[in-house]
Amino acid sequence: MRAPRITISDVAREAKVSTQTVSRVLNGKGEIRPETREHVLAVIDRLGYRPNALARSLVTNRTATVGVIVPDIGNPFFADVVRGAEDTAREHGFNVLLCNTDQIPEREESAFLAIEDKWVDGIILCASRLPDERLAQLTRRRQGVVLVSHEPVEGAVGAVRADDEAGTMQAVQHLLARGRRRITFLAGKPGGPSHRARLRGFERAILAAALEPGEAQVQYCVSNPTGGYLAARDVLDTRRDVEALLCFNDLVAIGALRACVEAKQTVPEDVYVIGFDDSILASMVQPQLTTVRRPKQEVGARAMELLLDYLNGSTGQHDIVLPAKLVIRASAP
Amino acid sequence: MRAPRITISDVAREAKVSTQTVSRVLNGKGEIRPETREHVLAVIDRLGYRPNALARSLVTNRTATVGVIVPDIGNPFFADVVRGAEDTAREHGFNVLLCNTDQIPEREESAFLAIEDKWVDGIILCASRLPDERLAQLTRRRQGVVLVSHEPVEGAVGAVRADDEAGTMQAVQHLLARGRRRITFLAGKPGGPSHRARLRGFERAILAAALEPGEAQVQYCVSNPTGGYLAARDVLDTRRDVEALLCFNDLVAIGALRACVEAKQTVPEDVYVIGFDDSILASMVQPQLTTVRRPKQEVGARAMELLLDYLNGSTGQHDIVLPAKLVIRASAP
DNA sequence: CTGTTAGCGCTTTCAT
DNA sequence: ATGAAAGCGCTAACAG
Repeated sequence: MRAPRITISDVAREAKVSTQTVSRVLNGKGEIRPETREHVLAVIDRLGYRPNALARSLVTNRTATVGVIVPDIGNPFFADVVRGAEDTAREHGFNVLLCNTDQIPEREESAFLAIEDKWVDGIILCASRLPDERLAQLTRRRQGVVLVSHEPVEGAVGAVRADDEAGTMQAVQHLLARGRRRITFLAGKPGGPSHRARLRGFERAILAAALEPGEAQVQYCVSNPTGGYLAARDVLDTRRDVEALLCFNDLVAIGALRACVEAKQTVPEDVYVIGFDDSILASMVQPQLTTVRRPKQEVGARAMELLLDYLNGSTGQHDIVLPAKLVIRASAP
Repeated sequence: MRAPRITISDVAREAKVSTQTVSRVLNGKGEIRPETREHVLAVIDRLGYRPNALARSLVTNRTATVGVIVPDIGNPFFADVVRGAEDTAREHGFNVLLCNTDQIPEREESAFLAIEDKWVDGIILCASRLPDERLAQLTRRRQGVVLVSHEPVEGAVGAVRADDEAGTMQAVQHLLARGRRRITFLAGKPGGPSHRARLRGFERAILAAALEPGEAQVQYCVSNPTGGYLAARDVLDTRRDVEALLCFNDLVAIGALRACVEAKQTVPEDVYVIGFDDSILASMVQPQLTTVRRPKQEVGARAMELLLDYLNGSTGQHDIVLPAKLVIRASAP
């Protein structure tokens, strides 16, 4: 069915050398007489030979492939993370095996196992919702795991994430500096590490500012436009004097924007709205979103670098926290 | 470095059977005495054995992995296509190897080769910009290639695309039905197959309507918001009576929207604006975009199905054209 | 029903 | 500097 591919023995026979010599030429290992080398190279070229990575991997135990597990590649944030990771991988001759889990724990586990079976050299696991001890079990058994948007756990090579806590604090401080004290944090769905970090940032900033009780509130919501819309509608309804909506991410913020329009609240005059991520959406909605930028591609790239360093023998755990930065636009000037 | 994994011989020894028997249990091939089967299964479970897919692939010539090559996973359209493809792959026990090419022909080729070296069972190539004859060379040599957003070429299993031509015609007809005859098509960057299809649709619809000469115009532009902005600004500047901007995709449309605001042209009163894709952005901008919806996830899913069918022995070339549909929103009611 | 033998394509010894 | 032999972990083909 498939055209039979040329093997190393075909090349060896044709070049009248042993497969060993061909292998050496291929890998640049051991001394080879230049003429032999040239000759073999010529035959390889003429036959259009390409080594079978599978066979090689079977003996070297290396596949030059990294598994990347994300909740949903359709989410622009993760798409950018994956893009950053794949770029770095490609530069180093590695490939990326991609899995979506929708943050369903069972799917995270099965993706992990499926990917492991293919003998990837490492795994980048994004925004995992697995319980910490389960995660530690996996990373202890399976070397070469890097976490993204998650705190480091025992056994992992390390973790890469944006400084969600500081980013959220910046956003709150900006609101306070503009005199907006009656703030509701539309905090997304609880449970994940980045959720915890942002909540922590919110609370710290509020505490530091010594607000009156009741001025700052937290409301959970589903982390998409509809969730943001519903939550914001509820807030606008029950808390007529709210001055700012701080949102878990840009998607939530966009829903909130819509709720404001409906409730005849002008943004930013009546209500400030702030998002999170600075996704492609943020600068495209009207009014343009003030939002906390996370260095998305860089997160992916750094995670891949961490992994490749590890594969090259570097040791020790690494916890890389990339700065998040408030980008001020029209929705909260 | 890596914990030595358990092999099939470990299981065989422990269960006091041959590796063959274990293999049969694993693959459900051949008759096995139920008790033996149970026993082997128990040992497998106790040892936590997982078969090495690499070794298996080396002999079966199958990897249960499909390569997917896209211009840029950061583009929401391709992210959705990949998501659809990966979902289908997962349902069938397949994995996805992902590559970004930025539509640079050399990168397309090297991705193709790199992926081939890993012995993927097939390749899904999206929106290729390779010349047709080069593409045909690749697909002739390499079985199991499915094209996305491209016409079928010789040697390929088939192609899956949205009906860009009909979609564009719908959009034009909608404009004409609303009495908008002075239309400029911001046609994106020429060269790709979907570009050609949309242009064809535009021309056909215009021809059928027997417009006055000069009423319909075409202007090329870079296919992103900035490109759309610049092109629209130019049009608005030089053609004050333009009644509608038909855009190559939603990104271009968003740029056009901005240009309209700047030029003090109200959308849709003064100028109608129509996008293409119905990406996540379309319903999030103000005014919400009328746009031609392409079934993104379905495109990916159908492409993967085509490939899996082929791998299961189905033959013949397939050209799947999925309907594109105008979604009417505020920017062109 | 189950075991034995061979071999997938490559690299790693160990010779020469 | 090059070759021969062995083996990575698994399954296909043939025995029994």
